Amino acid sequence: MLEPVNNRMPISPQIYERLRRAITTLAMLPSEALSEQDLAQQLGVSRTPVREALIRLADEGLIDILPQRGSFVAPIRLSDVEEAQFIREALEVSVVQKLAGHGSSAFIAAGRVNLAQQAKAVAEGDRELFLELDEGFHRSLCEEAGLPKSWRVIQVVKLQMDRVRYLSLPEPGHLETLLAQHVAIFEAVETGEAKQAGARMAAHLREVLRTVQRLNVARPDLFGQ
Amino acid sequence: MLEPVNNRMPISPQIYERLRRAITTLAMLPSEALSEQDLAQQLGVSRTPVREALIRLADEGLIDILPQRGSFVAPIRLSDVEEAQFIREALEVSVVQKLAGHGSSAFIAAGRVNLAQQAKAVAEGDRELFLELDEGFHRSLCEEAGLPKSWRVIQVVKLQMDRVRYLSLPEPGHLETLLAQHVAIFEAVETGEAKQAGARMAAHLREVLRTVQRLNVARPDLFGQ
DNA sequence: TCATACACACTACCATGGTAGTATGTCAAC
DNA sequence: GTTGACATACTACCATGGTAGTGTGTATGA
Repeated sequence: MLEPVNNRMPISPQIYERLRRAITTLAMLPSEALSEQDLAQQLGVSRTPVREALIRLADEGLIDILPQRGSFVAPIRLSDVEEAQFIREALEVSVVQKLAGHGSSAFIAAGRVNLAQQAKAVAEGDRELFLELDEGFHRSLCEEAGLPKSWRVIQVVKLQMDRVRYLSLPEPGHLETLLAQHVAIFEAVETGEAKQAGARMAAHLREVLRTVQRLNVARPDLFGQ
Repeated sequence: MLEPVNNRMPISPQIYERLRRAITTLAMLPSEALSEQDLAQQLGVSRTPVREALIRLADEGLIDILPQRGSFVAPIRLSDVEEAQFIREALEVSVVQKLAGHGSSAFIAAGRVNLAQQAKAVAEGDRELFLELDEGFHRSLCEEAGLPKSWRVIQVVKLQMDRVRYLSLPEPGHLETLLAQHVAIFEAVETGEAKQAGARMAAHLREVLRTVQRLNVARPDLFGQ
């Protein structure tokens, strides 16, 4: 299930990355046990780098470490997801408000390319590709605004929403809605309408939250607390 | 300099806590080396928990780990401090806006006590106590708003400002200004004036940033990049 | 005098062994 | 059948040894 690591590069970050991906894509389900020993064997490494990866994941709220008992994939806590949404909204609204009217021409050009690719992905029904472009879209807003740390924060809190989004049910017209919102946000940023940009970003992120809440009804087994 | 740890409790978090405090209080200065080996000896523990603490501190941007070379207290990067301020402002403004008019009576009572203590600390010129009460004031806003994770984020980005604030020059009337701003924010929260509360919080946090910028001029040796 | 090769001391990094603490299953006593 | 004590099999946690990579000083060459 987990392929051996690349020995030419630092091991601990590699393990962190794989586990994070496994958790956010729900390859590892909530409350599943994560033994240092087992993981080390599966990956063909020692327990030390595994342990370090687990600690990082625990800091980010993706796993729960119970001392002398075990480590487990954290349940999806609706309160955590809702607060993640709150944090994202506060930050990203401020980001686009700051960015509005100040995007470089290179940024504008790259944004248009990204949105075109999003449209293509939607047309082809390629959900996974769309989510990837989605992530790139939001990241580029932070980077262009000169706010890399903000993106880091967003990325971490976003993890809580990601693993539900990943499996969220294919609803007709949903991707189209998200794409249209992206386009609207980008337009407001491009023309410098700061307030509009912020309002549209807020509406967009609330749409994402609704996805999660629907899933809470459809798959209560994934949720906890 | 560093006292031995308490063996009855998990060691790694203890070390993290001590190093964090040492860095934010400038007991350890920027660019100072932090050797796993040395720290382990000083603390009377092995290198493993020290290493885990260093990794956490690196994640939070307080130290820089250069593979196979060493770990060093991170310089104060003005760009980091400015972005920390941006993040705090975005979050805390949203927090007080959400909280305004919804504080419980217990919260209001506790807030008044805290502000009275702040006033006493200011009157007595007890800077350290004031900073502690200041932290408690901001934390209580997040907690009462039901946003513990937000406080965690704020706490982490705040670290960047803390170590400069800690040594920042005693300016006549500065603490009085901060206290007055706290009172004004609290009033707006109490009476439910959400917009006012947000605006006052923004002004307050910008005042804090100015402190840092003054210090950049006075003590350029602490800054880097 | 200056440039270059090289030995050495140092680092973070990973592997591995040992320990205290927790849960679980088994068996005896009631 | 129920409850309690106890052995056992896990766990995370810390200690320690070994290794590859990096910087620095030193000797050797021109």
